[in-house]
This record gives sequence, structure tokens and C-alpha cells, in this order.
Amino acid sequence: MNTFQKIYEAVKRIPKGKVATYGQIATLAGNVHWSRVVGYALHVNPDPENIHCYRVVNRNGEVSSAFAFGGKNMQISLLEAEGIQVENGKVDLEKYRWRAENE
DNA sequence: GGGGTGACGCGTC
DNA sequence: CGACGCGCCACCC
Repeated sequence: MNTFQKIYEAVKRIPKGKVATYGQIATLAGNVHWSRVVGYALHVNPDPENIHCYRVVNRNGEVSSAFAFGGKNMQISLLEAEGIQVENGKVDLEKYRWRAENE
């Protein structure tokens, strides 16, 4: 199991209508310090259809500005389509943050 | 083979 | 409360 593979698995675990932070993904993948690798892993995103990278937001709940797969607006639209309210490019982590430890 | 960078996170100043 | 630095891993030059 490669590091990237773990990250992808963690991202795929994010349920519909929920979002996860890079830190969450990094923790689920193995180490919280992999936050950078998580970003890079999603950057290469070999399987965007299965890897819902748009559900991953930074620690502030804000979508990545470098999300160039269709524009930041596209990511927000996808999140709203799942029932996630996005305000000013940010989501309410207190309400929409996926809590893996609660599963 | 070595060095620098990157869709980040957290602690400290 | 805002800004800066350090740490981790993988990829590119």
C-alpha cells in the first residue's frame, strides 16, 4: 500500500454531503504530517471519478484556490449539489466536517 | 544523487 | 489576532 493509495482510500471514504480537511485525510492515511502529500496526491488525481477531491478542503474549510480542474466555482457547485452550504468559498466545518472517528 | 517546490497543518513569536 | 517557520512525503529539474 503506497502512501498515495492510502490517501486515495481515505478520500474515497468521505460520505456524500460531508467534507474532510487535508489534516483528516492525512491522519486517516497514516500521519497528519502528510498534509502536503495529500495535496499533491489530489493534484495528480489519477481517478477523479472515484476520488472526490472536491470534498477535501483546507483546515479553514476553504476550498483550494489552486483547484484548476474547472475553476473553484465548479468545486463549490459540486459541494452545494451534495447539500453542503458554501459561503464565500468556505464551508461550515462544524456542520459538514466528516468525523471518521464517529463512524 | 542532491536540491527545491507544492491543492497543508500546527506551534510559536 | 496576524505573520513566520518547521515538518512530512513525493515528484521535477
